[in-house]
Amino acid sequence: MPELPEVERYRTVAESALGRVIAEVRAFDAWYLKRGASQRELAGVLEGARFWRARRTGKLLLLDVDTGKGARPPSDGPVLGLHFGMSGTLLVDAGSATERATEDQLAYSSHKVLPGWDRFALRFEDGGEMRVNDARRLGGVELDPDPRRLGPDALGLSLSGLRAQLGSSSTPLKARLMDQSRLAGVGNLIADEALWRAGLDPRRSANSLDLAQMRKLQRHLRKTIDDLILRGGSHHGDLMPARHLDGRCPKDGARLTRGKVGGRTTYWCSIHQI
DNA sequence: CCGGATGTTCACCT
DNA sequence: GAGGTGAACATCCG
Repeated sequence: MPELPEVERYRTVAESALGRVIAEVRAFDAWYLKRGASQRELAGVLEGARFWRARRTGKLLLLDVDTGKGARPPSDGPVLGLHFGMSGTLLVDAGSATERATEDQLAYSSHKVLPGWDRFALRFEDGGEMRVNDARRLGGVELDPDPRRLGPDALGLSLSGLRAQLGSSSTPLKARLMDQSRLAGVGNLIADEALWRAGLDPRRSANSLDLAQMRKLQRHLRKTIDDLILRGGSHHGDLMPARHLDGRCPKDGARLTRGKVGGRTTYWCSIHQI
């Protein structure tokens, strides 16, 4: 599921966990703990502590920890990083009214949640819990993720910011947009949608845009992400219904082209995306 | 049965 | 170093 819009939703879900004392770390799946994090280490940091802020950079959810010792928020406390891969979901307070409401909002989700797919959970002293459920195990949990790994968040990126991140590379434009170290949060669906809206061929060089095209891309990228957050997910784009063989461009009715760009299946309109 | 799927990382090429 | 490819992860869907 997760591209930026989904993780932004998970961020709001995580806000319902703020301020609650963590009683127990449950790492069901050691493989899910990344970058050397261990159950023991996580328990040492988190048990007895609480989250005081939920942030997001790109597709990475960041939970700032208040250990109650020394370091007052904001700043210099530990940070729990959650990433969700393609099939991860964040749930808070399973079975409660809160979660039922959340799951209603998540009705678009085609992903099932099965108990056997719980990879990581925190139990709170109040009896509630937060858990990451992930069928394919492509997500993960880490402590103090390195912020330099990700470029600036795609949401709200300025024109000059976009130009800087596209740089002088001759890499295909779409591949550059999806490079998380350059621009954080754009995945396969958002990239196709934004390029389709902006009328740009995903294969053209990232460095080949003139100022007008750059401006157009920046505007459409921002609007696309805004729209998809409002519509409830990255697969609610206007291009989405046409993403199949024999699909037709919703703008001009032309047959869409399907190919691989940046290693991912890509759909584009050969008429108006130039 | 086979291929592909919203993501990331890594080994291995060119 | 820059890019590209394919594999791996585990499950569902057409």
